[in-house]
Amino acid sequence: MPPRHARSNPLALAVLTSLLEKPMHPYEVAQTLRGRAKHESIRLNYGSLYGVVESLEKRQLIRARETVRAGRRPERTTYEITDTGTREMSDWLSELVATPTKEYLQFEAALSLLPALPPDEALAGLRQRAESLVVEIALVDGAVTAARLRGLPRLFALESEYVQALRRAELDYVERLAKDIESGQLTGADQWRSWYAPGGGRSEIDLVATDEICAAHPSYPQTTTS
Amino acid sequence: MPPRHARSNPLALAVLTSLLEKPMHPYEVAQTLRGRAKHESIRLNYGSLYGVVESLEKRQLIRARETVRAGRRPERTTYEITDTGTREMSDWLSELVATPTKEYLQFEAALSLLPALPPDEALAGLRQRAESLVVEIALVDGAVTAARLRGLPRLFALESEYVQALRRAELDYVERLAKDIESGQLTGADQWRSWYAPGGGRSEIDLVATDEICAAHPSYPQTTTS
DNA sequence: CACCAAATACTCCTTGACGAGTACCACACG
DNA sequence: CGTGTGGTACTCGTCAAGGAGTATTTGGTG
Repeated sequence: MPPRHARSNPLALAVLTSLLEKPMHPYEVAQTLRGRAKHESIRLNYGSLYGVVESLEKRQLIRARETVRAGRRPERTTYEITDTGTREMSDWLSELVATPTKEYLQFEAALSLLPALPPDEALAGLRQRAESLVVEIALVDGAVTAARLRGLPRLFALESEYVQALRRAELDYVERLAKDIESGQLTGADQWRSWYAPGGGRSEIDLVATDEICAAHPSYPQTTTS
Repeated sequence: MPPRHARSNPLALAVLTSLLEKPMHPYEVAQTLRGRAKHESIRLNYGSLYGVVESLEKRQLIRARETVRAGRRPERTTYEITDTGTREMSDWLSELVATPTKEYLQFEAALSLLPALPPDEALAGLRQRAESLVVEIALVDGAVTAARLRGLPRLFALESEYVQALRRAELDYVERLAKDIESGQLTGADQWRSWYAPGGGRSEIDLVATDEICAAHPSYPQTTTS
C-alpha cells in the first residue's frame, strides 16, 4: 500500500529508470536525464531531485550504496535500485501508459473564461496563437528530422512526435474557432458581442441563466479516484 | 512589476472574472465556478481558494468590501474587483489565449521512458489506453450534445470541444504507434526487443550511445523565459 | 601564473497546493 | 422532539516544488 500521492511526480519514475541502467549519485542522474533531453518532457531541477531521491529511499525503492569523497569535493552518495523499486517502476510506467489522466491545461482554462474578453480581443489572441503554433510546429519538426538524420532511432523521439500531434490538433482547433467567431457561426456569439457593445451594459442575467445548464457538463470518470 | 509567478495559478484568474460580474465572498465564487463546471478545466479546492484570494488582495487586484456576520455563522468577507484587477485580468487572459505554454503531460513522460518497459507490455498498455480513450471521447461527446440540446450555447462549451480535439489526436497517435511497434515499423524496436530477449542482457552501450544525439533535441523557445 | 568563467554536487528557504477538519445551521424523518 | 444528513463558510497543518545560494574544482586565457 504505497501512498497514492507517491505516484504524482514523474521525476521519481525517471530516477528509477535511470538507476535501472546502473547505480549513480543524484547529480549524475540529472546529467544523464539532461543528456537525453528528458527535461523537455519531465520537470527536473536540483531542488526537487534530492527530495525525490530521499523519498524513494524512504520507500525502499532505492538504496544508498556508498558515500565517496573525491578530493575535497562534497561527498557523493551513490544509489542503486532495489527489487521492489524495479517492480514499482514497471507497474507505475505501465499504468502511466495504459490509463489517460485528466490534465489541467492553461489554454483549456483560457477557453473556459473566454467570454470575459471582448470578442475582438479574443479573436486577435486566437490568431496570434495560431501563428505561434505554426512556428513552433515547424521548429520542432526541423529538430526532430535533424536528430533522425543524425541517427537517433524513432524510439527515442516518441514524446516529441506525440506533442507535435497534439499541437497540430490544437492549431486546427484554434483556426476553426477563429473562423467560427468571425463568421458568426458560434452559437452565443451574438449575446457575447452585445455585452461589450457600446452602451450595452453587461446584463448578468444571460450568464447566470446558463448556470444550471452548464452543470450538465461532462462528469466523466475521474482517473484520480481510481 | 507584478511578480511573474503571480500568473501561475489560473484559479486567481477565474476569481477575477467572477468578481467582474458582481462582488462576492470566496465561497460564493466557488459555488459560481462549480455551478458553471469551471472546476473541470481549472483546479479548484477550498484549500487553495482562500490563499489565492488573500494574495489577490495583497496585490490590490481585489478589495474587501464588507464583513458580514449573518446569524451566528462564521463571518463572510465580500470582495470586489479593482480597476487594476480588471486590467490585470484582461491582460492575463489575453496572454493565456495568445501564447502557447509548455505543459508537462503525464503521457509525454511515459512515452519518453517507454524503452524501460518490455515491448510487449508497452504494446499492451497502449492498446488499453486506446480503448479508454474511445470510451472517454464517447462519454464527453454525449454530455456535450446533451448540454447543447438543453440550450447551452456553444460559447460555453469551448473547453470541452478543445479537450475533445486533443483526445482524438491522442487516440489517433496511440493507435498508429501501436501498429508501428507491432509491425516492426518503429526504428529502434529491434534493439528494444533484444534488450528484453531471454538471455540478452541489456547492453547499456546502446542507450549511452544515443546520449549525444538526444542532446540535439528540440530546444524550442521557452515560453517561461519570455 | 593570476584570474575568471563554468562545471560539480549539493543545501536551504520560501511559497504555495491540498486534504482534512471544524463549527454552525436548516431541514427532513421517524 | 431527538437525530441525522447535507449544506455553509471557512481554517489549519503538512508536505512538496522550485529558485536561489554555496563552496569547491577544473579549464582556459591574457
